[in-house]
Amino acid sequence: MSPDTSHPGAPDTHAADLAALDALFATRGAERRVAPGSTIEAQGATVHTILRLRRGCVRSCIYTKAGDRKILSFRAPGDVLGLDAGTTWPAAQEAVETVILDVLPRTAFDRALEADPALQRAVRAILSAMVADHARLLVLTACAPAVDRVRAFLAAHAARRRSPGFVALPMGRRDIADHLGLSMETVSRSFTALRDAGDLDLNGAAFYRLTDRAPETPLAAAA
Amino acid sequence: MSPDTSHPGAPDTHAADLAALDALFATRGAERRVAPGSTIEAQGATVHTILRLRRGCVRSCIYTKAGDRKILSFRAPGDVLGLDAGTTWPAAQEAVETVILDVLPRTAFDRALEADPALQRAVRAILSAMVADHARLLVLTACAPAVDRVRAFLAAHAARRRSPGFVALPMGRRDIADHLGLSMETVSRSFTALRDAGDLDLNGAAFYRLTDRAPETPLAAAA
DNA sequence: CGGACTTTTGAGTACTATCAAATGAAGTGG
DNA sequence: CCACTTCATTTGATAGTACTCAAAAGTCCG
Repeated sequence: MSPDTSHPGAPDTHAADLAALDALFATRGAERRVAPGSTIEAQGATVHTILRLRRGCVRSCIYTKAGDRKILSFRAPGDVLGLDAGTTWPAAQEAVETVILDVLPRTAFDRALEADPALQRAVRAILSAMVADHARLLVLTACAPAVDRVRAFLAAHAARRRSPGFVALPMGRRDIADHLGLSMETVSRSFTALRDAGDLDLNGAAFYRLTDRAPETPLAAAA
Repeated sequence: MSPDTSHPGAPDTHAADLAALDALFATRGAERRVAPGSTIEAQGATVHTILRLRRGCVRSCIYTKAGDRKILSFRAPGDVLGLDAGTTWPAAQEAVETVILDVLPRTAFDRALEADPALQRAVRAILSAMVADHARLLVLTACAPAVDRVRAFLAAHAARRRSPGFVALPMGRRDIADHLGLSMETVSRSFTALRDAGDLDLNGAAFYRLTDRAPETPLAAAA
C-alpha cells in the first residue's frame, strides 16, 4: 500500500521516510557533474560523501583480481549511493552517461542519521531493497538461460522508466553482459533472437520496446 | 566476542552495537527447536518474529515459479534472520540440520529498535553485510568456473568454523549446487577434481580439510 | 569521407547440464 | 548382527548452451 520506492522488491517503505532523505539532500547538498564513462568513486576508495543520483545512469561494479568486471546494478535518478558502504566503497561507481549528483559529506549524513528516526527507516528500507535486488539477480543468473535474462533485464529497465513508447538504453551490450553474467556476443544474439521472435522492437541499438505479451519473470512463487 | 562480525565483508561494526542485539535476545527471547529439513519460515509468509540462530545451519532460499531453487546463503550461529524482510519473508528459511533459534516478536523488536541507536547501527551493519555477501556470490558465480566456485565456498565455510582439523559440512551436494548455480553432479565432480589435485582432503562426504596452499579467491581488487 | 568504436554475425570449442547407472552410506526390521 | 530398503554421492556418456576467436556491418564524429 505504499506508493512504493524505486526498487520493485523493496519492503514497505513509507513515503514520509523517503521524504526525509529528499529534504536532507535538498537543504544540505552540493552538486556534482560527471562525464560519461568516468569513475565517480573508485572501488576501495574512502567514502567521503553520500551521493544521490539526480540525472543520468550509474553502474556499480566490482573488479576482480583477474581483471573481470561484474556490474551489480544500474542506478537510476533518485537512487542513493554509499549507504551500504563502510569506510570504503565496496564497488566502483561509474557514469554510464552524463550524470548529475547531489553530494553530502558523510559526517553530515551520519549526524542527520543519528537524529532522525525517519531517515533511519529510510536507510534500512533502501538497504533491504538492495538485498532484494541482488537476490533477484542471483536467481535470474542462476536459473534462467541467456535470452530470458536479457528479456527480464529489458523488462525491469523499462519498468523503471515509465515512458510511453520506445525506451532509451544508455548502457552498451558489454555493460549488460557484465551485469547478467554473459558475453557481449551472447547478449547481442539474445537481442536478435527476441526481435526475431517478435518480443522486441528495436530502434537502432539503444532504443527498444517490449511486446506486451512478454513472458513472466521466473521469480518468487508462494509457499 | 569477536572483534569482527560473522560476515567477512561487513563494514565496520562496533562490537558494542552487536552486543545490543545479544542483549535484546537474551532478555526478551523465547526458544524454538526445528528438525532437520523442515521449514522454519515459508517464503511469502508474514513476518511475526525476528530470529537469531543459536545452533545449527539454516539455508535461506528462493523458489521460482518454475520450481527452481536458489540458496542465497547458509546462516551460522549468531546470525539474525528477518532483518531484510518487509511484512513477508522474501526467502524461505529451512533447517539444514537440527536448529535452535532465539525468537523475538516483531513488535517487540521494532519497539526496541526505535529506542536504541546501537541496535539501529547493528541492523544497518548486518544489512550491509548481507549486501556484501550477495555481491560476493554474484561475482563468484559470474566469473569463476565450477571448481573455483566450490573451492571458494569450502574456504569460506571453513573460515566461519575455525575448527582445527576436519570441517563438518552439514549441507548436501544438492544444497551446495543450488547455492553456487551448478548441478549436483558438477559439484560432486569438482570435489573429486579438488581431491585429485591435492587441494582437498575428504573424510567421508561430510568432512573435509583444504590444503594450505589454496589459491586466492577471485575477489575484489583495489582501484 | 574517413576513422574509431560498437554491434552483429559466423564458425568452432569448451564447459556444464542432463540422463542414466553404479557405488556407498545410513537406518530399519527381522 | 545381518539383510534389506532408502537415500546421497559418485561416475559415465552424451548433448546443449554459451564462450572464444574472428570478421563484417553499422554508427557516430571529426
